[in-house]
Amino acid sequence: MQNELMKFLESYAEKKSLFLEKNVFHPHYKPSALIHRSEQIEQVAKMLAPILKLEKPSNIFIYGKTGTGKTASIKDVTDCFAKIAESKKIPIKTIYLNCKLKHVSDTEYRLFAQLAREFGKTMPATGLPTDEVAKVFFEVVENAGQAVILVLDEIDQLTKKTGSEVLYNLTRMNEELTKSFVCLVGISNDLNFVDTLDPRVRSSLSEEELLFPPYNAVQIQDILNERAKLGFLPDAIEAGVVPKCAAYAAREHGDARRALELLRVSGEIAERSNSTKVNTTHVDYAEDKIDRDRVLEAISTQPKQSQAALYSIISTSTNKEAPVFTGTIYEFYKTLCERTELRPLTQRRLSDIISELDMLGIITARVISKGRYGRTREIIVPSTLNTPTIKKLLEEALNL
DNA sequence: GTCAATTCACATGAAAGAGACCACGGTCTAGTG
DNA sequence: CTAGACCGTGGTCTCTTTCATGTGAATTGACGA
Repeated sequence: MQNELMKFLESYAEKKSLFLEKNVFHPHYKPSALIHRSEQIEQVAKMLAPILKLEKPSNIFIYGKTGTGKTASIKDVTDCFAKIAESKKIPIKTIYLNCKLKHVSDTEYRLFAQLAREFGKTMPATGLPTDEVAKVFFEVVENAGQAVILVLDEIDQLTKKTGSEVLYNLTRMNEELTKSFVCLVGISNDLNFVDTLDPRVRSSLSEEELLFPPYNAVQIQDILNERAKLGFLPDAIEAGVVPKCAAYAAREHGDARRALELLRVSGEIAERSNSTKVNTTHVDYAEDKIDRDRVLEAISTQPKQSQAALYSIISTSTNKEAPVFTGTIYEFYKTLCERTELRPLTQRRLSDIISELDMLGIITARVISKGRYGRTREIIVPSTLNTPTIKKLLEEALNL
């Protein structure tokens, strides 16, 4: 055994990597030119163009599914503007914020605090009243006397947590600013997001709208080929690989990010299995592996209570495919808490946790009515889930 | 047999609490000259 | 006299609890044929 491992490692060390540059597959890697997005980039640039004359452009709202190049395109545009602004000495400042980042910008307070920090103010993580922080930000913008492009990525996450008041405050800002102005660029994955907004906010936030359509399989292939050229050694991938990755990704709403991940993992698997080329079976393995890893990752990063809940679900639903119900799970969960000295939560909370687990896609839960016998959630553990592994993982996490 | 009322077992919402953070201003304390 | 330690108050933020209300269809039971 030891010997075999040694041999493997030796040959591994000798063998040349299939990769040339792995970074090009990273989701944040920025290629020199975005393909199949020039039209959108041009539109955004035109919409923002007035800012170069220090006139306030319309606020822009951009939406499209994940992995359709929204963020990359915007960054591309703002980079260009930054360059021009620098060379022509136009006072433009671009701020990019992802509203989903925990503990950075996922609440109104944190958003304003973070924005103020962008202007070099030191802001405490908590402790000040929210309107105070907002005021600090207003003042600092006003005094800076600059045109500000404020890009809020995943803006739907922000309003989902805090309500649309934040956006209302932001859109109203310009009325109070005299020496500066702020141009908002909102980016959302949720196509219906605008409809859920307060009408006041909606009209001012989406003065201009832009839809990023999903890539089709051919476009994804182009993107993959482009990156593969940079990332893999020449001839490292077989002919069918790229189309297959593209097909997988296109099937799932044209997510380029996912296609790239698939290609990278395929490469890693090929490398690990000591083959000299990436072939289509590697892609199949990769697809499978990504799914499983994602689930395991999601589970292990869950808080203890959610893990306990999931453990209860898996333990209760021993006979495969047979649904379990909230009540049963709660009973099991209570005894589990006794064993693990975990403070038992109320059923109300457990119910929420279960639906969170459903959102994560780990389990399938839907509300059904059993007529006379009440209404409950029917929970099914998907057969694709690797229950033994997960159970072991959870037992470890919960010290069972 | 038909149909509305009933009933179950939770789901779902809203509000409020607990406890961990943190800033700020006032008071106390010990070290300094 | 002053810097720093130490409070108390008031703020945010997350996770929960409490209380209240909602809900969909199997079941029941009254009613009529």
